[in-house]
Amino acid sequence: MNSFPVGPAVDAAPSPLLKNLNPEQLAAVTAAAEPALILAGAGSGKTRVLTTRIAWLLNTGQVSPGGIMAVTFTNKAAKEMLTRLSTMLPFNVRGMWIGTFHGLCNRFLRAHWKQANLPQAFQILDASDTVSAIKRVIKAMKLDEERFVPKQVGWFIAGCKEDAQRPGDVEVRDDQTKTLVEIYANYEDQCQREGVVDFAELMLRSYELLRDNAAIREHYQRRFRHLLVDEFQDTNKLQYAWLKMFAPPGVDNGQSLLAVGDDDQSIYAFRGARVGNMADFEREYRVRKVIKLEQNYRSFGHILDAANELISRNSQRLGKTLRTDAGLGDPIRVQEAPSDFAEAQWLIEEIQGLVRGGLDRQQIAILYRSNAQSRVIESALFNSGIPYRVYGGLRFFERAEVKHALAYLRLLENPNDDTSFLRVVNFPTRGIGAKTLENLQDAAKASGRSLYQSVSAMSGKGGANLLAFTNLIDSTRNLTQGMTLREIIEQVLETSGLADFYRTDKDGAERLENLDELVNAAEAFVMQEGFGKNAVGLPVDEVAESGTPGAVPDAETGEIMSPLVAFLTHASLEAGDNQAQAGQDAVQLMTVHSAKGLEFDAVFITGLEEGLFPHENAMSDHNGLEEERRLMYVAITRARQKLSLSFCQTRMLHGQTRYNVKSRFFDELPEAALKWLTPRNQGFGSGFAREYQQAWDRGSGLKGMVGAGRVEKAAWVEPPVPASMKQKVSNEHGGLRVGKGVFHTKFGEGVLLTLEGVGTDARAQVNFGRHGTKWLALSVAKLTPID
DNA sequence: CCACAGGTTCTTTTT
DNA sequence: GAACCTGTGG
Repeated sequence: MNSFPVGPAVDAAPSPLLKNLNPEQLAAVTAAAEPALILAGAGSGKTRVLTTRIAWLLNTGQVSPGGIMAVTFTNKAAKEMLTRLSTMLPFNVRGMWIGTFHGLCNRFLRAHWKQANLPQAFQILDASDTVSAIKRVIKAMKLDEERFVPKQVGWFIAGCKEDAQRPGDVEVRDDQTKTLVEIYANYEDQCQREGVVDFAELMLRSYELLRDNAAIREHYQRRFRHLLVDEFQDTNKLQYAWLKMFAPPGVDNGQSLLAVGDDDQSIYAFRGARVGNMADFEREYRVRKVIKLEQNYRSFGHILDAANELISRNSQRLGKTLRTDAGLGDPIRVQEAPSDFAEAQWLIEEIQGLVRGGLDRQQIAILYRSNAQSRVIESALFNSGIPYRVYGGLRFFERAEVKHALAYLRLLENPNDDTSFLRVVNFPTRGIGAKTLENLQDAAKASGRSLYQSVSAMSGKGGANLLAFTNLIDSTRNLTQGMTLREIIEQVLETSGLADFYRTDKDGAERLENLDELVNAAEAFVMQEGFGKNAVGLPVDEVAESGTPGAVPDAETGEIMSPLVAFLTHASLEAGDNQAQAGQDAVQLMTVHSAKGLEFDAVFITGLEEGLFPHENAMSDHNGLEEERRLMYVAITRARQKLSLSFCQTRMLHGQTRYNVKSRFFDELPEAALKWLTPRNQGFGSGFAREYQQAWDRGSGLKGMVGAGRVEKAAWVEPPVPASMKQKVSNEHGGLRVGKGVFHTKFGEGVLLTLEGVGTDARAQVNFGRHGTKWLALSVAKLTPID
């Protein structure tokens, strides 16, 4: 059964589209209309395969645009796909459903809001909105926030939703869980009352509607002939179940679900991603053959060798080895630095060298495991005047002043949105204090109504102030009737007092600029989306798409939904870029996680120390370590030409100095691909890192290593020990020194952290990296100093 | 209501 | 080290 005209089946006819594809890519692009699994290694041309396949399907008349659904995880990936497609195809790409999981859910729910039991203008809570909503529930239940940490409760709720469990479905084993489920239930009621949904709810609500409504489900199954899923290894249980609703397994109805993924790049298990979905998919859909894309078009040989060797240590793999036709290229440079400070200094020198050599700064990436590591590097870059760009800070729509403005805008559309109400009811201050709000919340709870609806019941001074606030909202709503989006926002900024507040605030200038930027963003949004669309960029004809059971056109008139609702949705779903100077030629700084999917000519992976990378919190179990290794694999495979790895003996973390051992990953890389810039084991964890550094700068230090290859035995000239450190130097025991490396027959290499006691009571604290930090009795433990 | 001091915590993160 | 929360005093 097919509601779209479909052309005759076409063989892989010669077509300019298919030129220059390798045999595996060609097989993937022209795979038959049946379930298929593509194992696409890093840099194997995955996006190209996906887009080419869509174009090929359309060009050969196998499907019409409306029959295509392509799902990604990030807005960026979705945009990339759309951009590439629009250059490949002679027609508008709008009829296809291409977007993120959440974006498509939103599109779906906007069309079926009635059946999904949502208000038409439902709003989407972002991560921080969700936490504050949960916090309110916990407060209202008078629970201990120590025991029920809002953020953790949020993880619990999201976890339940991702398992498609409503409060009634959760198995309660203990009191803690019982209360958590109660919070979950109350949170759900609260969201429903306020007409808001969180990210997980977008998925779950769509899933349930498809599951429970056969007419809708069958409609979409008939409609979508070809479904393509990117980054399949990152799907969670619910997302996979959601996909099955659109294209059920084991049903021979001519639908094709094509999953593309790389189990080796699965780095989001910690937030519910199930790599196992790939194996499940293969089994449940009876995939006849798995196509492996192993030809890498990105990196040189040494880099790929390192990646292959490293990942081969993982036990749970579908199995895949990258290969390249490019030569070996430069070896991977390895630098040991005395301190994080020195590491940053080294990065500066390297980057200056690369830039002198003609490399664009934006082709250089500095990667780290955790955000906290960026600070030292940033300050070094700043001091040396190298432009840089940090990814992953606060993003545009997450800035406080922007969220305030958005809260006012949301209240215009939906005054029952208590989250927004509370955010701005007293900002700027209107004499509405905690006590007043407490009373209001009690009244709201007692009557089961929203805060806004409960204002009229309030008396006294607080009540008067509250009434002034709701009057402000109401009058602004009236005032902005018929205005353009731009005018509405400008009006709100003025009447709310936000603009005035930041105008008088002594450091409000920047915030004011961001509010201006919000107006611009809205303007750009309207221009880009055009007015032929309603909320969330859904073409109007699509809402009213004939044959979609129960699809509800906007209001009774079929009018275009307000651009404001569309813009608010856009703001939640796409937190926006976090940088103003995006176009500038700047060095790129980011965590390894956010580097996934990107590539650079030169990559620096920094902070390769036990406890940091692999991270200590991930090392407790086997799966955690394997995920860290995949993370390292992702990091390595970002590099096209030059890759450098670095680690430090000491690092400031959480305000205190840590002595580090180099990451175990160094032992898992092929020696032949590495070039050590510093001699190995030259003295670990020196507590005098900075003094050494300064001594080095004065001319002592390591001699004769410049320009050499790997230095096995270099002359280490002991720099003079500064007087200020004399005290610590006496901190010795039988050749052992605090801050120096030691060797233990069982635990291996470590760094001596502390020496205590005398004689038989003498004890030593040693950081053995992967074996942890241990206290040892020196009368028993055989510790030998490493020179 | 607000400004400030102290205590606490601290992976990774898109939507 | 810094961000975030809570409690105190004006």
